[in-house]
Amino acid sequence: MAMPKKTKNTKKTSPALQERSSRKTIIDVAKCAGVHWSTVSRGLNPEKRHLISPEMIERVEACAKKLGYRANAMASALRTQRSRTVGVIVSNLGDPVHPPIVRAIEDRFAEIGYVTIVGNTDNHPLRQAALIDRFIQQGVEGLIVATFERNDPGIAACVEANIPVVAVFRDPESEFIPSVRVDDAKAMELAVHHLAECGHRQIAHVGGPQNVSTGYHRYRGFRRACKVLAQDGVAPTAVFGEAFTVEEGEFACERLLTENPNITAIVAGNDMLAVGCLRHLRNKGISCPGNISLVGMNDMLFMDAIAPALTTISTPTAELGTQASHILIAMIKGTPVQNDRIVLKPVLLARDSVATIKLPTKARSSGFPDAAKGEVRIQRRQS
Amino acid sequence: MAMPKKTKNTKKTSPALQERSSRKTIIDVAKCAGVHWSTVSRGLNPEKRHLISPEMIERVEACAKKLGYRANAMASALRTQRSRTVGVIVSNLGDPVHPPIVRAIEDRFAEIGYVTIVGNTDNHPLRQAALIDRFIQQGVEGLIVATFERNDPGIAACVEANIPVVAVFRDPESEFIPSVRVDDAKAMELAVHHLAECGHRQIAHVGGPQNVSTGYHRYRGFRRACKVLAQDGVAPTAVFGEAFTVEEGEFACERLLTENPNITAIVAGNDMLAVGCLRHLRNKGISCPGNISLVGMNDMLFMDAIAPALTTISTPTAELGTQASHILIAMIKGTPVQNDRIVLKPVLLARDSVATIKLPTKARSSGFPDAAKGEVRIQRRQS
DNA sequence: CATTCCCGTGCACACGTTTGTCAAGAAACT
DNA sequence: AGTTTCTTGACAAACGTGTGCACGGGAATG
Repeated sequence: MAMPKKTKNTKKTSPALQERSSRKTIIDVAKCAGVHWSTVSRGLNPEKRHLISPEMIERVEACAKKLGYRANAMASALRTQRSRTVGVIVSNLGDPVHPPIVRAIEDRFAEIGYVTIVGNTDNHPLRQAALIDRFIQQGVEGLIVATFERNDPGIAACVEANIPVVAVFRDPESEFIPSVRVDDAKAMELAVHHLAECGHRQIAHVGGPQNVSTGYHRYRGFRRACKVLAQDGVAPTAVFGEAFTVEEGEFACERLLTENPNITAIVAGNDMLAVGCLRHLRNKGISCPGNISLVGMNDMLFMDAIAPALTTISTPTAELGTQASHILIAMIKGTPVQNDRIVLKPVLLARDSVATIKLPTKARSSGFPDAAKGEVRIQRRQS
Repeated sequence: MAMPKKTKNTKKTSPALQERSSRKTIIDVAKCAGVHWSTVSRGLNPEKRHLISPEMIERVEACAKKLGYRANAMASALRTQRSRTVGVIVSNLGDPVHPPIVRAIEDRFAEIGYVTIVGNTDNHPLRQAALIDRFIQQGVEGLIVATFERNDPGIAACVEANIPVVAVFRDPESEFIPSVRVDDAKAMELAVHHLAECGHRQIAHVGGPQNVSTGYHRYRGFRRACKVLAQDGVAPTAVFGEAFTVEEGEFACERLLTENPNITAIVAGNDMLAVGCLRHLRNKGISCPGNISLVGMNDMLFMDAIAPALTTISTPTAELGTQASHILIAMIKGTPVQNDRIVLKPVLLARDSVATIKLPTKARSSGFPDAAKGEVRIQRRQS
């Protein structure tokens, strides 16, 4: 019998109401200053402060500080219909791609006095829908969503509720909402060209789910790059994981190698899948990059410290969050946004997981476009 | 001149008010169902639903669904003084220790219909104070804080505001608030004993800031363990970083090795510092574990994938978040909490960053306590 | 001195909900 | 039939703040 001991004495009638009674209101401040509370309201509000005489402002502020007055954000929000709150929805905070994005968003909104509420969907459409619903109910002024699938029905719910939304990371390719993403296709092209320049011809893709833009465009970029290089003998192969996880990468890599034992390089859909590939290769005693080269994507934390240091495509995650925040802030303010379809440029970080293959000179011929300035950066380990 | 184009037509008078006018209220539902709005309120509230006839409930719910009614959480919160909101404060979401904690908290509170707001302090006391203030103002029903220093003055602000707080990860050792942490001292003892069993005698500590419980207790645990083993010739040394970062680990390791070139093993204050040590060792061409062994702490993501796979002490981060949530939920409900000082057990994960040193047999003598069951787990890499 | 104007302050209503109270009606009992 | 009990729904008062409007007084002007 887990019977509450002390709570029994609090009367049945709305315990919360008297519990919080210590909190000072605008009326307490007014009483202290000997003025009407509307004067206090104006004196404490920077936008209306000019209506009040300076000495009155000082008196009000002194009383407010003395009483430890804190404005009740709920009451204010109810009155003004502005909650100073934004929502961020990710699939899983435990995935290292997301925290930097959320962090950047929180920073941007903290600067303008907004608080950030977060939610995880684990890629369940129902959880996403429930989350959006809950956040709107909570009164968020805007939403930044990193989980939209292509043509996601959740978007309709948001525009119907007339609430600003911007998609980040994954681009639902909806005409109704802005988006901020990295050029996923371009990223895979960088990877394929890099491998081709290193002499690889049998290149495979370990991709992610195709129902989200990241997985889809990375695969398309991979195919496009392979097609461009087809004359040089580059032949594409692809397998897909059900999710962007280490485990799925491991399984997918196993399937890939049993069906195509002759490939020399893998372009993974992201670093999680790449780490999965690495794990499978290690388990099978296959050397990377000795036998098989590997390229990841996103440059998650510590990808330069794993063995071998992973060659990967850097995604400016913090910048994604910042740009998305800028757009959302503009939407909330009602300012027209100039560019509501932002695509950031990926950069290839050449580290240790790609080996160079010697080719007969005749095969080294044709037109691999020189990597454009800034698109490739060498980060070989010194040792 | 970035002049708004479309917003100009919305009258100057409180644009927000009419913008959101599409949102349905309880009154709309009442009108639709042809009843008084108080009836709607009760019909939609599970706790008061028994006061209303079943067919009336059905009618109300049908209208609510037809109109797409969503309760206004701000109005509800204002009336009931319960915002269904909790705040989580961490130093930096970008630090891989924190996301699993936040994730677990969000999960627990989502289950009971609460939303979670997050904030980062970057270890600035002022930012922490501002954040706590802002969150209280926002009306959070409770706070979970991972940034409290020992005897943190921020605690006073919370108890003064009469708002439930629980400390997680870092324990401020305050009598006023509950805390959930891992046994940091014990963790370091495990590390030292493990190294001693492997034959190490010149063991050093690369610690973190001593003003937070984690850094402090880990250092104390390290010293205690060394003292116990002093008869066997274990001699402690220690240097400290200014923060738990890779860079600080690198600098600290450099200082350590210039002053004490004869040490054979390092116990790092956490994995970040350990990775920093690793980086310095690599830059200096010192082999790990060949020349120097290394133990980290927390078992952050990918610590098993770096080179060498890091022997470290596992911290059950998700469990920390879950336990803290349980306590906070109990406090919010007014249920007495049975155990408000939870200390979880760390486990040593033996991987590849610790080498075994051959000792003259006479030195292998005395009483290294056998590792208690479950405290040490072997995770050697197979290759 | 009378009039106009402006600045600072007070008043009262509204934001959307929850909930104690109460009246009206039905059912049950004496 | 009269009285009590119970059910059901309506009423209105908050919760704490923002803001349009009105009013009063002092300064400026004719």
